Amino acid sequence: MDDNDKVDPIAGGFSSDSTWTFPGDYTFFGTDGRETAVLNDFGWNFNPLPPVLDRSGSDAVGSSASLPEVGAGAAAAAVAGEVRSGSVDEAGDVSMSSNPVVSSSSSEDRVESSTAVSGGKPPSSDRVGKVKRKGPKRIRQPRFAFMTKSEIDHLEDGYRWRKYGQKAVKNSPFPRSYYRCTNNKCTVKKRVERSSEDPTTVITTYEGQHCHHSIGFPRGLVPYHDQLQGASYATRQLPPNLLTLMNPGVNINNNYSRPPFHDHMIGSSLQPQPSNALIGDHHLAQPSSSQDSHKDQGLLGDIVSPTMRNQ
DNA sequence: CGGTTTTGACCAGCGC
DNA sequence: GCGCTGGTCAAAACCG
Ligand SMILES: [Zn+2]
Repeated sequence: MDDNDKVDPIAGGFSSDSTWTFPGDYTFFGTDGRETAVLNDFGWNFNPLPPVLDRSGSDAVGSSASLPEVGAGAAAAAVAGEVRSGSVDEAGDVSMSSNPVVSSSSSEDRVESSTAVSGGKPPSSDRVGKVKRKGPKRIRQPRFAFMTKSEIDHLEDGYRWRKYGQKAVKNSPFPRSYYRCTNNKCTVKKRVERSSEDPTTVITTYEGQHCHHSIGFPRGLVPYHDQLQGASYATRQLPPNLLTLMNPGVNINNNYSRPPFHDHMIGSSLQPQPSNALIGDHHLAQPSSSQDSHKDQGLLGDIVSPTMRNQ
């Protein structure tokens, strides 16, 4: 009933400015490609050409599979927008910021210590007792949040999503939508919500990696935008050696997937596991310049500053 | 007719 | 121990 009725202590969160900071210590390493690695690990290939893949021990998602690394993602990102520096914390948090011009950093994090593990339907008499409580606990995969400036809540990223829930966010008049990949075997989930202070900013949080190639996508930062109108991108994806997937034994040759860069990406963040309560989605934002000439229509745009957290 | 969205209810973790 | 919040499911409604 009353979801956003009462403001909780987290009030300082989003309502501070348009900038966010990281709670822990992050290591800045400029565009070394770490953030890219994370992106790649996530399945977002900014760069189709992987000349640099020499990551042996993937430490990104230490779950049960080695993530592939494409490397060079930063470059692509830079091309797409202006990714400049990235920060990674010991836990593996990677954050990228592009413009230091940000107004200031307000320490904030999305409080998400809770693990959202299960919680769906109860076998009660009313509801068909069908609670598929599969494992005792659900493993939360790293989350990758993208901040995009768009009026559209649902940005097309080339994948088909099915909305499975919507909840009101505390502190925000805007509700949060929960989407899940329509693929049967794909467990990727997506959360879309609007910033409470900046209704123009949409925060899309991806969780998990797709085990299948995306189907067609708008137009975004494709390195070879010369011919990506038809199925070119599909053909020119990255070599099979960089794509691996998070599933053991499953090797996808091409997973050209990219985040939903719509008009203007402000920031993104990736979170691996919530060990502490300070882990949440941190997004860096701040456009500085920018003339938004194009309007948001669901396509890739300029990335301002992506942030990711990965363990 | 199928798929998707909508909406309410419910669960599990965490806080207090 | 209770309450809160976030997260999920499932039935119905909606749409093509
Ligand atoms: Zn998928």
